[in-house]
Amino acid sequence: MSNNLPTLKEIARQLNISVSTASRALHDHYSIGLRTKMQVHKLAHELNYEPNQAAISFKQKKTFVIGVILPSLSQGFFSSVVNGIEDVAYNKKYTVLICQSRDSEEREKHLVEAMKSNRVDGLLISISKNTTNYDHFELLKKYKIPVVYFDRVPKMPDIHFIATSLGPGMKEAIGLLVKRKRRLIAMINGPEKLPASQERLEAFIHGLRENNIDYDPSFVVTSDLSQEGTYQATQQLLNLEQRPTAIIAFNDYVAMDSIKYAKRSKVKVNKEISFVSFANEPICNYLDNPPIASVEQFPYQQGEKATEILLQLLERNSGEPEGAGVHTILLQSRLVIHDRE
Amino acid sequence: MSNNLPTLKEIARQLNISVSTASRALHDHYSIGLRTKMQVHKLAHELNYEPNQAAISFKQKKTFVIGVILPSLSQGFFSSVVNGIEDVAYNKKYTVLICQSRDSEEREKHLVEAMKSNRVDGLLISISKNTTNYDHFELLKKYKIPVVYFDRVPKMPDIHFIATSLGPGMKEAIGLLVKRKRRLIAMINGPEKLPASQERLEAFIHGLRENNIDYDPSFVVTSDLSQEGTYQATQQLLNLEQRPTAIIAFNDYVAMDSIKYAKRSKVKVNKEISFVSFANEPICNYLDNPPIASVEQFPYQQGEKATEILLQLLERNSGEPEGAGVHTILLQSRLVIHDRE
DNA sequence: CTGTTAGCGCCTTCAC
DNA sequence: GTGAAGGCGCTAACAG
Repeated sequence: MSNNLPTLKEIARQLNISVSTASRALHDHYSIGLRTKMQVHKLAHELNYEPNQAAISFKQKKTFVIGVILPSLSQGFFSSVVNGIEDVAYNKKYTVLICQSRDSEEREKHLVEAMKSNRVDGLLISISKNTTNYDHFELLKKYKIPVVYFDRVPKMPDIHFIATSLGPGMKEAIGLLVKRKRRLIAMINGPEKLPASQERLEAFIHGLRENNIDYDPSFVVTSDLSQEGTYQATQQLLNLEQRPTAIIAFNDYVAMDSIKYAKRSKVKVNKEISFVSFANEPICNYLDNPPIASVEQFPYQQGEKATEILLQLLERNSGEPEGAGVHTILLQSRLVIHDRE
Repeated sequence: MSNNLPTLKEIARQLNISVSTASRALHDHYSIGLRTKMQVHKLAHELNYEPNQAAISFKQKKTFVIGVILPSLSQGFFSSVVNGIEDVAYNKKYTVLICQSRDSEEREKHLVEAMKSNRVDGLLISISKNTTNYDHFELLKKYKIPVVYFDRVPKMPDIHFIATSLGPGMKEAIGLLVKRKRRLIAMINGPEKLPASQERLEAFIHGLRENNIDYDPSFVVTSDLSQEGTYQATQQLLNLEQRPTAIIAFNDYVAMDSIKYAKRSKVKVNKEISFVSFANEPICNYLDNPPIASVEQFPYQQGEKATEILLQLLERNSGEPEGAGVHTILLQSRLVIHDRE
């Protein structure tokens, strides 16, 4: 068999028709006679004809590729997001190009460049935790490449995004702890500059107030989200004169590290101190002393919805009122209780 | 700013030179005068010129994309593989297109088709655990799309692949158990048709023999690798007249499920029964009673090496002796001991 | 209903 | 050293 893939030209030649007729026939264009249409389809099938995607991208100035930039695939949260993205994108015949920033601002910048140079039609981005400068995102705006941010959203005006509002989950979490008579509630937060941390802090303070608990700043410590950072944060809390009876962790990984440290320090987890966290990673089910509850942030749905918005942006003929409105979706988080006390 | 990206034509126009000169200048072609070369580079930079990748792919019949098909990103093992792949590919300016088969043969077939129709230059594949029919892989051969299989490799002749030979790790594992006076060693294997299962079984029997332990077929049960399947498999072992004192699990996830079940059944994990498993997933470090050891299979290195082989295949001008040789690499697995007994 | 024509951006002979 | 011309595969006016 020849190595050369069949082209429209070849089909046209064999059928003694013109290339454009062949093209139209394959697209079921209304103006093509049933007879010809059938012939073309038949031959195309026999030859295993596949339209050359590269040629189409070139011609249409559209690649049918959406790029995804996220921190890391190894977190269950993000791989769920990817599943949501894939499921929606594949349905619409889009290809998904996934890249990890690995929480490096530099790498993220580089990836944005690469995506741009690869002419992706649009982007889905969850920003790296170390990203403080948004120039590369501004660039995308300038080049009019549509972007929908998800979960970790930069603080920029007029952007499309979907995220989970942590307030409701946090409120439920504190409510649960209070119900279980644990009013000395501390929090291990992420880096202060991270929007996600700021949101947690606000929600935390707000949640405490709603439960008539005074907010004690020394009960909030931060971790850089590394294991070591979380160990130190935990130590800080355990060393407090008045030791907290509950810890709300930035996410399940932080919770796991913190629990590990607490155990090593001979603290009875979930007896002396209860843990609650964010993300609701399935992996927690394997722990002997998992967080008693975790706030679900609906990664799959975020992926789905973000993709839907992006595709909508891509599909709508760009001749519309510029920036008429931005899509901002906030899902309501929800506490998932793990133990059956 | 105009929405239209600058092209070679535009650069040529502004400098009053021809398009081909501009093209050659940017590629530092020897025949172009230093003066012109500089001018072109300068203007290209000013205009933020980026070659249109779609046009290049089209023209060169080469997309600089390598496709990756693997079962699931949510397993730490595979996301490590991806890291290895990315690191090598990016260095050589290739783009990596990742897709998950989610262990569905149908989906895998579909993805192969999609990759083919997207004209990826080559593929890296780890087959789904439910794949029994290899027609779609044969197809790739027919179309001369280079493929390197990794870790989960189909049983086909003349393919390039890299995997980890489980023999050494298994031998060490059994050796460790014997040293700890656990000679009643059972195994929870994966589905029988899975090559990975067959390899484990062989290595298991072989390893037992080397330690002068009789092989008792009732000590080998299989799980479909779901949680429920593993529960049943564990139950089978626990119900045996002569209960094993050690279980070798297909991988860490199976081990975790099995441990969970054992605990529920009031079996003292690592006292009455010790566990050893495969993959050495970091997540196991969070368990209270993790497997005492796990066989490292070097995912990152597999990713790196597979990509290197593939790129080598792509780079070598295809005018060489066909199938002169296939690349087959077997890394030696190694047992990593978790506890410090 | 179908064919002709033109061109997307780039590379690559071939000419000068 | 540089320019002109052709063509990759496909789509989309515009003519019939």
